[in-house]
Order: sequence, then structure tokens, then C-alpha cells
Amino acid sequence: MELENELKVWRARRDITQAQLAEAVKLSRQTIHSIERGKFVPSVLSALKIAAFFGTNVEAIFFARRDER
Amino acid sequence: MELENELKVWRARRDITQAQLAEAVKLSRQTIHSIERGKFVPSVLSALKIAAFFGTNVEAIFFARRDER
DNA sequence: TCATAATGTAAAGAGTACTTGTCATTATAT
DNA sequence: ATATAATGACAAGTACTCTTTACATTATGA
Repeated sequence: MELENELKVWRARRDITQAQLAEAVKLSRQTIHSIERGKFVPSVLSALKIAAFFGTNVEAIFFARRDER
Repeated sequence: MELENELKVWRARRDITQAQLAEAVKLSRQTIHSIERGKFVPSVLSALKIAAFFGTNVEAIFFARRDER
């Protein structure tokens, strides 16, 4: 089960940088960058903070894709 | 920022045990138990699986409570 | 009472989220 | 061209998620 996300899209909608998002949700820029690039699966707390910042819910940003084979 | 959850309530609604939930979402019973008791903050993937199982969204189960003081 | 199921607690180990720091690459604008 | 901002990559270290195993406690029911 992989995790995908549309963080980049949401940032584009709001026209904010990774650094600005990081600051807003109190995470480091590297963490935002890594999440955005799918380097790792964030905690639900990080996800909740990000979703809240964008005024949406977690499911609108993060998607569990069942691994195809 | 603390994390609270209503896992126990949702389990009660569906009348299923920790073990049944664990099996359904492919997590160990200990993990379900620990999440339920707030022992740690789960990954967003775990949260998504649990929310999907209950047919709801993450925000309906997990709450970020800003530490009051 | 006795058996069984469900929940709670604990501990060790593996894997990983997240931070801080540093540097390279790419875009934007003057 | 060159300065600056934004993004991308990498690495070391700390803290924590999650699994497995094992055992204790509490509920339920015959």
C-alpha cells in the first residue's frame, strides 16, 4: 500500500512555497519537501495540520493506493 | 499538539473487537490498542485505512487538540 | 466456579519520521 | 549575465511507530 498526495497541487492553488507551508504548520521545509515527493509517510498529526491549513480534509490530500501487480 | 481519537467509539458502533479491526486494516492488535489508548500518533496511512474501514474520514476519528495553557 | 474472549501492559527490535545543516539545481527578474 | 528565491538531494542523529511475544487483568457465559 503506497501513499500518494496532492500537496503540490494544493500549494499551487494557494500559491505558497514549501517554506511558507512548513512555517504555517510548524514542520521543517525538508519534511514538507519529503512528504511532497513521497519520500515517506507522514504522521496523521502532520497530515491533519496540513489539511486544516488548506481548509480541507486529509482524504482530499493523501491517497492510499493499493499496490498494483 | 496532542492527538485524540474516538476509535473506541467507532468500534462500539460497529460492535467489533480490537483484534477484528486489526485484522481488517492489516495492523497488529497491539498497534490498534496503542493507538486507541493514545500511546502514539499513527501514520496517516494507518489512519486512512481505519477511517476507510469505518466508512468515514480521518477527521471524524482523529483530533488534533492544541495543548491548552 | 471454570473456561474463554477481550482488553491491558510491557519490552525488545526493526524500520522510519522528522530535524538540522549543507550544497546543487532550477526558475524569476533585473 | 548575475543575483535571489524556490526546489531538490543527501546525510547524520534523535525519537518514535509498529511488530512480535508474552503475560496479567477484566468481562462474559455456561
